[in-house]
Amino acid sequence: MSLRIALLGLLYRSGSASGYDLARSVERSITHIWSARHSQIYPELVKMHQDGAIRIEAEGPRGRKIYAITEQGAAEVRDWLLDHRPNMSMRSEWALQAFLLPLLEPDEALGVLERMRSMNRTYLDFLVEMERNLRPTFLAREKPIGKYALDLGIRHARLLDEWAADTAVEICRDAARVSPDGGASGARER
Amino acid sequence: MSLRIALLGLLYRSGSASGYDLARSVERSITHIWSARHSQIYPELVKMHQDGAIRIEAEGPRGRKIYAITEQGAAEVRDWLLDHRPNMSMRSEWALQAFLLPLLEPDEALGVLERMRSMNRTYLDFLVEMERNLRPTFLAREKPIGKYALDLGIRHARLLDEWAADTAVEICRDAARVSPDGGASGARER
DNA sequence: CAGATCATGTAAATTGTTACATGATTCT
DNA sequence: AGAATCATGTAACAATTTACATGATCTG
Repeated sequence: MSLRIALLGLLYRSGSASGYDLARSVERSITHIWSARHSQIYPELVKMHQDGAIRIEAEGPRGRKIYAITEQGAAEVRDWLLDHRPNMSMRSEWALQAFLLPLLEPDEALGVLERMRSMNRTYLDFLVEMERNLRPTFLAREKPIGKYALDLGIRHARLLDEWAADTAVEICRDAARVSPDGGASGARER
Repeated sequence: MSLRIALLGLLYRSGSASGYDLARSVERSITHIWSARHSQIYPELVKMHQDGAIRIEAEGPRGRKIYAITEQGAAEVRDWLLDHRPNMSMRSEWALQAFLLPLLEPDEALGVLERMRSMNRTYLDFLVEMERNLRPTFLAREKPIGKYALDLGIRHARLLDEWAADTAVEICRDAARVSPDGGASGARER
């Protein structure tokens, strides 16, 4: 359902797009929220077309189809936004690693945290760059779709960095408490 | 893969558990990170047993099996933690609603934000309660699995609330700019 | 003894990933 | 001409959800 809504939302904004365009759009604008490969997008478009949520506006060479959202499709997005209570679970590998962190020795856990921070910094840079690219769009009459989500994503990435830093400190403190010979040296043995 | 790791992690901590126990454990401790129904857990346990990641420690009435993690299974969790680079995408309905928010009229968007905040407060209470229940465990010799992830979850929920509040303010400001007759009244028409 | 909870599974459908497959157009 | 990119699809597999199905045990 959510992929369908995401695609409808993108079509709502852009007016019309081909499957390829949408795949690119997903990659450029919502991959951090809801990613999908073209192999999932093309069949989904066929289904949405059958359901009347989108229509074929034009056809180009070698089966290229330009889709546009229908009234019904637009209503569907709106209704979903207004009525659907999103579920809170995040299903994130990141959080799962955070969860299992205490199974590792302190020095190993610190290594994992450092990798997380490094990956996250790259990710944050990507989001900030995306924000820079987004701004010109707002000057046009287009709906600034994605603006608030991007803000949320950036805040989230900054939070992850803070959390990783604080957690590293806490792990060091705990390790020092167990082997109080100064620092986490007890952990460095293995 | 991740469900497998999650289950192995829970078994790593608790020593041994039945499928039912694990389903309860998932519900009580990692449902906010990686949820799974019993219909997914039971077959996964069978597969892990075939692979030698877990063994059957005891059998009770009506097919009840108590599983324990094997050396191999423990190594698998550790290796995953040490080597696996988690992917950053969140695939969250929440963020998708944030993304599509600009498609709504300002007053509708404010309604959605308010619902988000209300749901999130309930969720935050749930996490804080979970943290309270977790604390006694730490007094025992058990690994404080989930401790850091819970901290992360709570920080995340607080961030969502802040974001929703700030976004509501921004939406009001933007609406006022379009119809500058004092406040977001232009949005209240529909 | 009725209702809650314990306890375990299977089946069908949906969703998502990876790999396979093909060919056109554009740029250098 | 060769490489990059445009462009669209299918197939096989894996993960997840929802629904179906059954029966034991415990509590009031």
